[in-house]
Amino acid sequence: MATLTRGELARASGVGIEALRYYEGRGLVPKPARTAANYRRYPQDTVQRVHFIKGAQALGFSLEEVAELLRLRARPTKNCAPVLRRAEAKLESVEEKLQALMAVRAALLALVDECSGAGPMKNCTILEAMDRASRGATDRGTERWEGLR
Amino acid sequence: MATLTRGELARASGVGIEALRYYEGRGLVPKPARTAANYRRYPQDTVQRVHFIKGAQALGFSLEEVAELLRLRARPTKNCAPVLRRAEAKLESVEEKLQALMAVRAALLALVDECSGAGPMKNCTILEAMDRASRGATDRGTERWEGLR
DNA sequence: CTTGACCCTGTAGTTAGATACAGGGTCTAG
DNA sequence: CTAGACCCTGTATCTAACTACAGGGTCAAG
Repeated sequence: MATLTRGELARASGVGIEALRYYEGRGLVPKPARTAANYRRYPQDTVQRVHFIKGAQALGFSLEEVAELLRLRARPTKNCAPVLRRAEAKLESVEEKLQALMAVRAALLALVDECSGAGPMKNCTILEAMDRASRGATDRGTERWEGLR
Repeated sequence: MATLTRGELARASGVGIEALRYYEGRGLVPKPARTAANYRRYPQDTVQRVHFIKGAQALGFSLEEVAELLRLRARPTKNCAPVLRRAEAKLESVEEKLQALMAVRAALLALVDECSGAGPMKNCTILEAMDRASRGATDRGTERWEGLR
């Protein structure tokens, strides 16, 4: 058979069967042909397309952004500079998240180092640091940390 | 006045007024006394408690985990080892997220370096890498990246 | 011809951490 | 006494990327 059912495509591309319907709704996978009984029949190359989606996601692109990349990819003779631009922008946002996470790591490391774990709760330097943290080394940490998503 | 209204507490502690009701529902802030007109009256030290919540959040603790820390803190004569354990565990999970993010950064960096942006879309090495990414250097990247939250 | 695996649609639920709104009551300055 | 600022509750909405479910139809083996 040259075509795949939804379940076959799910198995072949390693995603959940429901995710495929979701991708179709989001326009990430083109609406496939249907059989007389209204079953989806996917062409083989849809496997590759789903791989692309997972690959771009693994690089930190949201499905919205993946859709944009797919639109760019759809015009193969155009220059690929827009793709490069998006990759650079994503790299930059990843760098920012790294900075934020490293600040958190540094703060946690300092606290863990400083606390013996032997004293009573009321003298705990870790708890004290949390009390102070609204204005501290990891300031606006919440904002930055939230930004990690 | 020795007590604060909800709006005053929100301003004093730098959170949204609705967040306070949310925290109360989650048990992070104790239910305050009420006036005859059913208005909340917070004792001054609630400001400190909200600071603690924001501080712990900034270090990467979820509200669920913050609640646990608050329960630990509530018994001031007990040993603070459990707090240290939780900080160490959080540090470890932050390290893992860092590893994942650094792998993503490395992959993006390699792609951005390799692509001139001058060629046509159909030869784009970035797009090709995404096609291959279900089994690549950033493998199971989705899982790891999702894990960043 | 029945059983079980698969497929269809539409809708609702999940996670986390809030934020927003509707429809009321209260309080205070002028 | 009234305008506007504040407070109350309960419920809905948001983001992202799915996942689950109900209630039905289809198909292939035995």
